[in-house]
Formats: sequence, C-alpha cells, structure tokens
Amino acid sequence: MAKTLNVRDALLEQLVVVFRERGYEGATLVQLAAATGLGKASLYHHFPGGKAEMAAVLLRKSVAELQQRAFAHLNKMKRSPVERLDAFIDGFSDYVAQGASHCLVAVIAQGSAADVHGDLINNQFADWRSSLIRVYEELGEKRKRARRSADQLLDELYGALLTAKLLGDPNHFMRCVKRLKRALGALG
Amino acid sequence: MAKTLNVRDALLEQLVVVFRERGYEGATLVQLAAATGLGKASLYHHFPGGKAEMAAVLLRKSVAELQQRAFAHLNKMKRSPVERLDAFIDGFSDYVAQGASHCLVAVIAQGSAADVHGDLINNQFADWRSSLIRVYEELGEKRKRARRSADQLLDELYGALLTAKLLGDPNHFMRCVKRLKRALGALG
DNA sequence: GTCTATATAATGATAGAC
DNA sequence: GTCTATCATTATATAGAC
Repeated sequence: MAKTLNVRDALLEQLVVVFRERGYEGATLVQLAAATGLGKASLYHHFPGGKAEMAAVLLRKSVAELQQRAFAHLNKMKRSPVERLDAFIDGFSDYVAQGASHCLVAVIAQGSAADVHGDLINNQFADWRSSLIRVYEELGEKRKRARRSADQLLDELYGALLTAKLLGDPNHFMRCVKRLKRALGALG
Repeated sequence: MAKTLNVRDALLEQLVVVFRERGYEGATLVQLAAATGLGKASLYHHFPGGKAEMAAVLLRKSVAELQQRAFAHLNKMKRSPVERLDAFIDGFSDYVAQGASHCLVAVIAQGSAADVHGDLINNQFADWRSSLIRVYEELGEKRKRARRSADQLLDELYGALLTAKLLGDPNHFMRCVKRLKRALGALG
C-alpha cells in the first residue's frame, strides 16, 4: 500500500474539507489555499482550472467513494438483503464521518456548480436508487412498496444530515442510523 | 385585508426567492436588485444593512411562516393527534410549495450566515421538535419512541427536499408527503 | 424613493522570478 | 513546484443628483 498518497490526492483531501464546510460559493481560493498550506498561485499549478476544476475532480472522487463505501454493498449477492442494507447504512455513515461532515455530492448539488454537474449527479442517484429498490424487492416487497422503502431510506439519511444542523445536535445523525438499523433488525 | 402589501413586505417576497434558489453566499446584490426591479442603491435605502439585513429579516419572517403554516397545527388541542400531524404535513408541504422551493431556514443554516443565526435556528427547531414529540406521546407512544417518531418525520421531510434535487425529480418531495400521510392513516 | 456614478474590498486568476 | 506581485473582475457599499 502506498505509504504516501500522491501529491494531488493529498491536496484533494485537504480541499474537500473546505468545500464540504463552506459550500461551493462559500469556499474561496484563500481558504482553499490555506487548507493546503500552499499559496494561491501554487494551487493553480495543480489545478489550472481553478475552483471549478477542484470541485469537478472532488465531485467525481466523492461519487466513487460513496459508491465504494456504501452503495456497492447493495450488489453483493452473496449476502442477504438485510445484511446488504445494513452494510450500506454503515458505509454511508462512515462516508459522512458519523454525521460530522457533509456529503460533497449534496453540497455541489445545492450550489451553482449544479448547473454543470446536475446531470451526473441525477443519473448517479437514479442508479443508486434502483439498486436500493432491487434489494427491497428481493426482500419480497412489491415494486411500488420497494420504491417507497428505498426513497424513505435515502430521505432519512440525507435528512438527518440536514436536521442535525438545524437542531445543532451533532449526534442527531447517528440516532437516525441506529433507528434505521433497528428497523432493519425487525425485518430480518 | 390589505389590498396591497406594504412596500417592504413586497420587496421581501421577491428577495426570498433569490436566497432560496442561490443560497446566502450565492445570492448577489445584482441578482437581489434585479428580482425587485430596483437598482442596487435603492435596495440599500430599504435595507441599510445590505445582504446581511435582508437575510436576517427574511429568516425571522420564514420562521414565523413555518410556525404559522405548519408547526402551529401541532398544538391545536381540539383536534386529534393524527389530525394535527396531518395538518402539519400539509402545512409544511405548502410552505415549500409542494417541493418546488426550499426552506429558507435550512438554506441559512447551511451558509455562513449560520454563524450569526445558528442559535436562533437551533432553539426554534428544538422547540418544534418538542411539539412533535408531544403529539406522538399523546398517541400513546413512550417518550423514547415518540422522539424517534418525531425525528423520523422531520428527517424525511427535509431529506425529501434534498434528495429531490439529487435525483432531479421535482415530484420526489410530494411522493414523500403521500407516503407520510398514508402511514398516518394506518395510525389513526 | 430611485437613480447614476463611484468608492472600497474581495475574489478568481496570471506573470514571472527563484 | 512555490513564491511575490499584480491584474481583471465582481461584490458590497456609499455619495449625491434628481
């Protein structure tokens, strides 16, 4: 395993923190540069396209990470549907650091960068939603009901991230996760 | 009833559209002025504090509207708990224009203006959460379970607003509303 | 109360030395 | 590859005429 990530990836890890916390418009080059320890001009050496390029790269990186850490579990046919849902929830929870950080994809979707990346995001989430629906169908639910279950799960996870902020309660997200896992237990 | 709103309120109604669509950082004075049909300097006549004042006024106005249109129904003791929850969901749905627009309170909570208004928002939502919990307790749920029910309802409503954007599906929010009302029907 | 014009500051971005 | 210095643009905000 790589003892040190390549420079670009190391930079991206520092940059994503700023975008997640401040949003696309809220993240300034001064803040982004400060987060990396570099000067603004040095950042442009690594990302000639500036803020737009950083966001575009990070969006794709985050989509891939969300896929690997969470949604990929839904397609592991060796496990039972309930186990897959459980692994998905845990993976999502890890992806957002137990509610301590946001989902960059959602952040981008809510800013002006959505004009450029909206289709990518919409298509990806439509795909992910289909995976979720399929699992609920395997659980014996009819298509219509499976759709409702899938939508409800997604809504609760993303909603809990937001309401945690509205309530000012960092633990709110994990309470939602426990609630969801408890409900899963009743199913399987 | 006022045939015409006073000028300030009319302006605020036009301004809130911009903040909801572009976020606090994303809304520029040029856009805000354009939405009112006034020049930038004229906006400063009505709101000497500029963007910060507009947002502060609109936040309070939105909190009041959300209270009146949605959460107030939870305390109407003449109605049954289920009827109150049903009226709350409808009121919230109206407040966000059936999912066509966002909740300004959530928008502010996610931008840098949250530094100033975070406490107001947190306290208000803690209060609203308590109202929700009380209704579920009246339905016979124990405190712990009532808390879970209240959190789940809030998470789903706010989550559906967000996932509607992630999915690019304007109807997603109303599907959530129907799901919630159907579940209510089973309760009452 | 609204406008044009302008000031001030911040932001995104580039040039060029080292 | 990083820096200082600078530029061009946009943003917030104000002055003052009408």
